Amino acid sequence: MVGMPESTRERILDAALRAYGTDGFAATSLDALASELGIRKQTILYYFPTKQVVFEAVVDRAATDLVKVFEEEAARGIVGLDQVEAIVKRVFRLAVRQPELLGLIREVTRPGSLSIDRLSAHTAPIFDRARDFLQREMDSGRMRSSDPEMLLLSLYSTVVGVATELEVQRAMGITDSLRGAVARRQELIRFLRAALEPT
Amino acid sequence: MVGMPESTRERILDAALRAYGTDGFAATSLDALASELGIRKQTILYYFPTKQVVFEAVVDRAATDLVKVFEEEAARGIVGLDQVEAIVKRVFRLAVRQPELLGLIREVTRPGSLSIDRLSAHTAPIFDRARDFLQREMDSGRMRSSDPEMLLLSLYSTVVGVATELEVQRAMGITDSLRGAVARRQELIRFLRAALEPT
DNA sequence: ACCGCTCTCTACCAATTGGTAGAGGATCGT
DNA sequence: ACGATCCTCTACCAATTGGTAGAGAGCGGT
Repeated sequence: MVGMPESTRERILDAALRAYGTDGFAATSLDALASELGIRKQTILYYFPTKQVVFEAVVDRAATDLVKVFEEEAARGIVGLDQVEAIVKRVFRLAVRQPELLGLIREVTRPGSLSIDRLSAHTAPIFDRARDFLQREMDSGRMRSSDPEMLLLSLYSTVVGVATELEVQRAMGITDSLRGAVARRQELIRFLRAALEPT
Repeated sequence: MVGMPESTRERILDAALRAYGTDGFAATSLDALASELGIRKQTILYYFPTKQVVFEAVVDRAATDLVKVFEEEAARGIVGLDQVEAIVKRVFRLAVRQPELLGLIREVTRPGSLSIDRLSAHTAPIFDRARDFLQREMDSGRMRSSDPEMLLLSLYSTVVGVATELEVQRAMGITDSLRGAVARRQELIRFLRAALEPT
C-alpha cells in the first residue's frame, strides 16, 4: 500500500484532516483546502456534497483510525498498569506522527461542535471496553479502587492534554522537541502509575 | 458594583467571551455578535478597530480574571496537597459559573491560534509560582518527587480537561448535572492526591 | 444659542464564502 | 467509431464577511 498513488478523494481527506485539525472547521474554507491540493473547490464538491459532509467524512476516518489503534492494543491482552502504559505510548506515538488527528478530536469535542455524535458512535465501544478493563483491574487488586468512569475521564484528560497541549507547554517554557516528547511521556507514565497503583 | 448598568464596551466583551469561548473566533461574526446585543456591528467597530482586537481584549480580560483567582488562592498560603485541592475547587467553580472562560483558554491554546503570546504574558508569572510551589513541596517531602515542570503540565491537562470536556463526558455516558460536577471534582481530587502523595 | 465631544446609527464596499450549472476531456466497453 | 461514465474544470451566484465613510442624535460647557 505504501507509495500507492492516492485517489483524489483520499488526498482531499488528508488535507482536510490537517486543516480542520489545526485551524478548525470554520477557519478552513473549501477554496483554501482546494488550492492547497492544487485543485478547484468544485472538485471537492464533486466528491462531497457539502463542506459539512467533508468534515463528517474526516471525522469518520479519524475515528476509525483511532479505534483501530486501541483495538490492536487491546488484542495483546496485557493487564494492569503495563496496559495503561502501552496505551499511553501509542497515543503519544500518534500525537507525534499525526498531531492533527488529536487536534481534530479536540475540535469535535468542543461544546459548540456538530457531529460529536458521529465520533461518539465510533468511540463508545472502546470507552465501554476501557471502563470494563478498569473495573476488572480494580476487582483483582491490580489497581487502586475508585469510580471507573470518573477515573477514565481523568485518564483521558491527562493523556490527551499532555499529548496535545503544545502551546501550553511552550507557554510554560517546556522545550518542544522529540526528546521533549519522550521525556513528557516518561513523566506522564510515572504520574499515572503513582495515581493508579494500589495502596 | 452588582447591578450597575454595564457600559457598551463591557457588554461587548461579555458577549464576545461567550461567543468566542463556545463557538470559537472564526465561527463568530461581528454581525452575529452585534445582533445578540441588539446593536449594529459598527458600534463594536467604534470601540475596537478590528475583530482581532476584540478577541485580544477578551483574552486580556479573561486572563486577568483567571490570574486573579490564582493569586487570591496563593495569598492564603496553604501548603501541600490541601493547596492543590483548593486550586482544583476554584477552577471547578469557575468552570461551572463561566464555562466559556475555560473554553476561551482552549481556543487560544489551539495550535493554529494567534494571541497565544498575549495569554502567556499574563499567565507566565503564575506558572512560575506554581512550579516553585511544587519544587518547594517536593523538597520538604510533602509531595512525591518528580520533574515539577512536567508535573505541572500533567496537573494542568487533567484539571482543565475534567472541568471542560463536557462533550467527552456525555460521550462516555457520564451525567452532566451540578451533582455530577461535584462528584467529578471529588474523584479528580482523589486521583490527584494519589498521584502526588509522597511514597 | 452654539460648539465640540461621545456615541450609535445608515449606507456602502470589495472580498470571500459555500454552492450550482454545465462544458469538456479522458477512459472504458461495445 | 460511439456512447456512457468518470472526473475536473470554467463561469457564475447570492449571501455573508470585516471594514470605511459619514450623518445625526444627545449632552455638557461656554
